[in-house]
Amino acid sequence: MEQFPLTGRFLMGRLRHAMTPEEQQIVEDLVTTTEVLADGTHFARRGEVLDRSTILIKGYMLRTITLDGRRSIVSVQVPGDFVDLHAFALKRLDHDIVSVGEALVGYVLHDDLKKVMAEQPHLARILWFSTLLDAAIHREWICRLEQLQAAQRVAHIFAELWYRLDMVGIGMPNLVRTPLTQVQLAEMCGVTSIHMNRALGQLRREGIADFRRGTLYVENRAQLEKFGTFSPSYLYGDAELGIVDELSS
Amino acid sequence: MEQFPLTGRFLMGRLRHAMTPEEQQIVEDLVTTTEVLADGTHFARRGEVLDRSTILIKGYMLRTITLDGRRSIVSVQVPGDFVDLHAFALKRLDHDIVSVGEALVGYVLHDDLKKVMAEQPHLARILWFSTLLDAAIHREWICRLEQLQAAQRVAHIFAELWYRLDMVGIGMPNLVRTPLTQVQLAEMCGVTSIHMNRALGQLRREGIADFRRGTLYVENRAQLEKFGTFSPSYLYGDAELGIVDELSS
DNA sequence: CGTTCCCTTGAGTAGTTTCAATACTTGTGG
DNA sequence: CCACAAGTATTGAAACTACTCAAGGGAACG
Repeated sequence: MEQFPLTGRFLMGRLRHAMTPEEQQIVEDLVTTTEVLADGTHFARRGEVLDRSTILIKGYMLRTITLDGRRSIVSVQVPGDFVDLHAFALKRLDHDIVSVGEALVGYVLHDDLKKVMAEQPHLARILWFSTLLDAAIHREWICRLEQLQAAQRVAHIFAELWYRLDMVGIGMPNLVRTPLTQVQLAEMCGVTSIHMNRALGQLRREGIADFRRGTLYVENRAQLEKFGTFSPSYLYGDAELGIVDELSS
Repeated sequence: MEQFPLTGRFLMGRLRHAMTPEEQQIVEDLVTTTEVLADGTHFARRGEVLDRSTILIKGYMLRTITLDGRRSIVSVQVPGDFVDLHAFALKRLDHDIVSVGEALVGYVLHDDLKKVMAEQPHLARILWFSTLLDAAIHREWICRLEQLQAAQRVAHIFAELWYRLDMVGIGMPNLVRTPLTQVQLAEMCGVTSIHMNRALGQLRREGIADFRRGTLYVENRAQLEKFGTFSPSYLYGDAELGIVDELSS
């Protein structure tokens, strides 16, 4: 992080070790400018054509889709995530991107990424990998929504968030600090905020998790993960199922 | 399709026009072998490390995730889809892949894809694009599960499937033929098969759609799409929001 | 011509939503 | 420093949506 203050968390805990120091430097140099976004900044909208992508350096962001006037949150991004690298290949986004809480982002020009594609095939594959992580998380969310009920859904989200924060080196023991409100948790879990409130009450009563004004307190992490049927393999962390070294070849 | 019998539907209706004839030939030549899979063939499993990827030439496949013994369907693949190109960058899959009905697939070696990455940056970007389409569809599914109730969810699925079949040139007017059962529709919509049966009954009673033994009959397509709040922009078809030609540069 | 898979229906229960009302927090301006 | 506003969190009751358990009907395949 001292060496790469902007992109040091990119793929940390995952495939970062497969990047050579030169590649890490290339990624760091890709960031042309940085910006601090205030809470709730809507910095990319569905349909917009983009010529740059954004890496999240500090803070949190959400991807949202609005259907028939009602907003859904379809993913959460944590520091180190290349938030809309998708836009490089897709050009046009199918969703909105919003900051929650204050966020620090870095901008990368698509023209520079094109050069990387042409000159750095191995790094290109790593960037590709990073976008597919999002897809894998999406799939797990689909499964979560298809199978679990409200309290388990939010437990799963908590467990996932915590794990992802750990991977990028900013997890804490027994608590997770987030800028999220109950309304936003509800939007992630596909329930009303009133029902989310009751689901959180249930987690509190059962001693699984205590979420108060953005901070989650957990005594027994294993219990939380079990309740939310969380298993981290879909996050492709270094600790999971053995590191696949073929990507480094 | 005469010229490219195996991969002629790859990105058809989407960015295929951005591929040069040479690139189309390269993709066609990537397929080393083909295979016919019987209904229900489980040809890739979560955690498995793969050295090849699969393109779906004919028929349908499902991606599934099993949580706590219960299976969820997290996506459907139609002809032309590069089913597990994900595996090239991810190496290890986070989900299972199963055929529904008889399916014809083609296999592509990862070593050959590596060459493409090194020598064909533009084509590499198109392949990348194709995997991100899946992610975009995943996001729409998340939104669908978060917001809609059973009958609308399945209407959305129907509308999407139909549209995707149209894009690759095998859609038919007023009907969609699929190998799907009510049980599988239920697994895609996160409801029990009994409830799916009632939801289909509702669509039938209301004259929106009639699904009988794998075949969907629809009188008024616009009505189906409206009921399921389906809007195709997330499928990145050529017809949507203007073609983005920058990818061809 | 029976077995198997797929589809259908009913009744009771559990989970979730809606509507309505009340409190707590935080930040702002007077 | 207090008052107020806006956002956030909580609770109750009735209505709706979906699940479970249970049973029966229909189509396809050998």
